Amino acid sequence: MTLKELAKALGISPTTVSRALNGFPEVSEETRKKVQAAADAYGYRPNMRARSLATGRAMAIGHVIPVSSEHEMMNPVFSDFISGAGEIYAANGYDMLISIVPDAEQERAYKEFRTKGTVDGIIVHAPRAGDRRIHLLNQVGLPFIVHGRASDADESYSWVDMNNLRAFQRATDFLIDLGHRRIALINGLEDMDFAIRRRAGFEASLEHAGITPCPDMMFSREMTEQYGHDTTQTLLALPEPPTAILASSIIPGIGIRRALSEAGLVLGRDVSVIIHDDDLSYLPNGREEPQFTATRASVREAGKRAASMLIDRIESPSPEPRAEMIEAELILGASTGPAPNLSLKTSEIT
Amino acid sequence: MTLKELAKALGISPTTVSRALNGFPEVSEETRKKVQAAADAYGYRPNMRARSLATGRAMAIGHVIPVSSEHEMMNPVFSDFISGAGEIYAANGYDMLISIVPDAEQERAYKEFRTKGTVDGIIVHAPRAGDRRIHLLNQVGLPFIVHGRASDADESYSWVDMNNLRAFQRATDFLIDLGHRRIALINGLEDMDFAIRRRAGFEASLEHAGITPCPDMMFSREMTEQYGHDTTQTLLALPEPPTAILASSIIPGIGIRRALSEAGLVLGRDVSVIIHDDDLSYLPNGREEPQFTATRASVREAGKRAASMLIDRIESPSPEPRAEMIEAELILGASTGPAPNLSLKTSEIT
DNA sequence: CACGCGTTTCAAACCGGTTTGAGATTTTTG
DNA sequence: CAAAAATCTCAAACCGGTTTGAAACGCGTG
Repeated sequence: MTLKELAKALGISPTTVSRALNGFPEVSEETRKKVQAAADAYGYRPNMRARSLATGRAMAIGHVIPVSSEHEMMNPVFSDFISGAGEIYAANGYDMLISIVPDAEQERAYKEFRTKGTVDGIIVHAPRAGDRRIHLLNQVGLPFIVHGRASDADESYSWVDMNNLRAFQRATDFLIDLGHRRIALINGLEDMDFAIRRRAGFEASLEHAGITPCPDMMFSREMTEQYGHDTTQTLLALPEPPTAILASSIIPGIGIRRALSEAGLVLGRDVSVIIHDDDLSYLPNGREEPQFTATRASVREAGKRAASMLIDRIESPSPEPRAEMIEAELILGASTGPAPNLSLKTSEIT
Repeated sequence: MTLKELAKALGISPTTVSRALNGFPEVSEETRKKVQAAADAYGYRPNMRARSLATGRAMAIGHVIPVSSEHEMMNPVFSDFISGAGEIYAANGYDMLISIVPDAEQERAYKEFRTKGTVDGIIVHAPRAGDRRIHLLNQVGLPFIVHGRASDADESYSWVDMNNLRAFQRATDFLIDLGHRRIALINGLEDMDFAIRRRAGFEASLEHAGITPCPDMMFSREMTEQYGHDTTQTLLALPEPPTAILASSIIPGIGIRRALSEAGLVLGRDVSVIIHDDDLSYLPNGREEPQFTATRASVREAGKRAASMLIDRIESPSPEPRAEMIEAELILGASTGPAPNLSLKTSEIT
């Protein structure tokens, strides 16, 4: 059923049908009702291809997932982010287009997005330090929102980010307050912007407390369970092992827990652990009784915010970029406690 | 830059330009070269909206992710599946459209896909027992592939599935061969087709060995870490706790491991565990030294197969459906060993 | 009754490609 | 060398909507 057929069936012109269905004021209430009823009866749906060709709007938003040749791991955070974003898109009539683009072809991919006209805007995932994509997209002239930031990009752009620096600074402060002095950082890949900021927060807190960050206790790799496990083994073998560990995600956190229990150590007593919790739906840290003490910020919520912001920019374009910072909350779980030597003192007192 | 502008710049007709770029035989090699060079120089890309309006092909494939109101968890398997599928799409010039559709709106969503013309085919995720969607899509007449099967659908359709029954039967056989008699099953939600088949395989193996499946040792819930942990605690508190556990995914497997270590039990000695490993990129079970003994089948590979199959059906339609079964391999890890009483005997011998 | 005004409807152009059917040109053949 | 066949190119129609500019209509007013 096309619009023209519908018009013929009703005995009126396609113009009037189009206007009636799209709520234009110059059509009488009476005919609008008639047209709407007929459209419902025939189950008429406008063909999006034709409509978007005519209007110039694709009613779709693109997500570009960069995949580097060496680390072809899927970002574990991705599925929850798009589930949040997808909810907003659905509510506003947008489709979601996902492109998995090898690093080498990023440039081509973005330019094509523009000329192919398949999307009205783009969400940029996993920005790196000094990401070229932001420059590229500003040139291309397609509205976009970055999930995260690109540390040393001097151009302006819109973004939604979690306050990585602050979250890791607070977590480190908290461990220091508990008496910990030797604290290890199990971070993500440090060419990723978020990892750089997390490390900066960690170091800032240590330095503020007069502790010199020790390079032997800072790690930067793809965030797997194995990585958390093996790194913890390495740490425990040090002459002076750390009394606390800060981990960039719950996934290495699980590996840390495994290594500790293999070594016969008790999590939260012998070694304290704080993780960053993205509140992934398939790996919940626990609502009532969190397993790990954590800095928590829902990545699904970030998806929602980014999506709303992008739709906003598409529907009412404005030159000045917008930004939104999400603060993580510190959640107390069973994985932290006073530093071992202090706890000794406490037990002497009681 | 539109095709018409390009044609004008070259001084030839749009027809010829279109044919030259699309490799039609009725244009001379000489003009083709000239046109191609000019297109490259100007960076011309055909507008997909216009093209697909004219050709009737959207060059896009839709993935419908059902999200039920109660369990709004994102399927952890999803991101790896689409990463596999996305690779195939990119290689064949297709885009990937993702719709997150609440259970209640499935019907509307599929019908709209047809009339809106945004996709050429659909991949159906997470089929339930007797899923209505298959009937619906057969009616709608859009090519589709199901990832999994719908147990009691009497209609024919194309699918790609892992041999869930066989995998779980083999895993159970293996445990029985090791001397285990009391084996627990920590399964996914049993309105999902895959969980039904896994349970069937489990029960078939037990019955074949003359063991009556015990309902107290079979669980069916959303596959979280917490679920694995809590269920294991429950199992250990039984008067006769199981000596082996079969788990539907690595995620509850991690929870099982945690509960065992909390109880002071050694994985693979006191209690044996076999998981099903979807080979998720962000939760690898380990290639050289698998943590868990597992039935392994890459869900990314399933994504690739489903995508190729769908593109095939779109480009050369045929009435008879196709199907592809993926066999899981049994991987030996450190999480299994002889049943405790047997191992006692063995130690007496040595 | 002629006129002006606001309301409602419509034919035609347009979005940017593909495709048909015919015309122009070149090559082959009798 | 003329006729037939093969090769190349093009104008125009089409895909299914939206949008422009004009026409038709109803109504109150001078």
